[in-house]
Amino acid sequence: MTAFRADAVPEWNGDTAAARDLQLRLAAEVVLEDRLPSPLRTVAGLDAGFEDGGAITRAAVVLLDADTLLPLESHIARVPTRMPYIPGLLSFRELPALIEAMSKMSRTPDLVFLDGQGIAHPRRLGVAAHFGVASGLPAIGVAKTVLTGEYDEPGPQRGDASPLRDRGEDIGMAVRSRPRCRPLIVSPGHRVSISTAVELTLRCVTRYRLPEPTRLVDRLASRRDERPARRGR
DNA sequence: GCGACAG
DNA sequence: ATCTTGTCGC
Repeated sequence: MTAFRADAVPEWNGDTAAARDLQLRLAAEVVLEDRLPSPLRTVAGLDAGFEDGGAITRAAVVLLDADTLLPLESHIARVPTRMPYIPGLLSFRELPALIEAMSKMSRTPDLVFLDGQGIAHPRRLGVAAHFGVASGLPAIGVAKTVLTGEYDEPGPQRGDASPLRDRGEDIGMAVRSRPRCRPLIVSPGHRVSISTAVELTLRCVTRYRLPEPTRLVDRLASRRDERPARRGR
């Protein structure tokens, strides 16, 4: 199975200053050049949701055929939630569960899509970049809203995009995946360039705003199906 | 000090 | 993210 760098995913001890410091060091290891398998054979979607009022983090992973976009296998992992949501430190909260879900895979994906930012982050280490450096796998962050940076409204056509800039740097792109839909915020996680991240994301979009990998995995991680049935009042 | 703030 | 029904609009 995929091996993860233990030093990149520390136990949460409440030290936010130390967490931010680690982000700065890991961000320096992010590779923004295209270093991914070609041709791409499989892509995965990885995401986390919560149960029991947030006490349990439920992570899910879905592996899809890169050409047909049909799911090949999927897994779910449940782990006790160890830390609260703190803007900018999302990855420290979700990575333990995400790694647990990844450990159940029968094979390693060529590329992983995550729900959230890649380098489009205050310290350039959103959850997709953190996951990428911790796993060594190519990764892309696809977020539904911005965390950091500004962009001009992209054109109305599918594929129209405009750069996301922050402090004079290009950190991602606002991409129109579907007409009349709010743009997706796409940024490199690891081993992929900004342009390729956009290209691959669009390649995975079918008839919905979200690309298939994150759309499918979101249903497994957050949808209310196989969750403890509620009592009717 | 004030406002912003992925999921 | 999650709590939650229906409703308006393409």
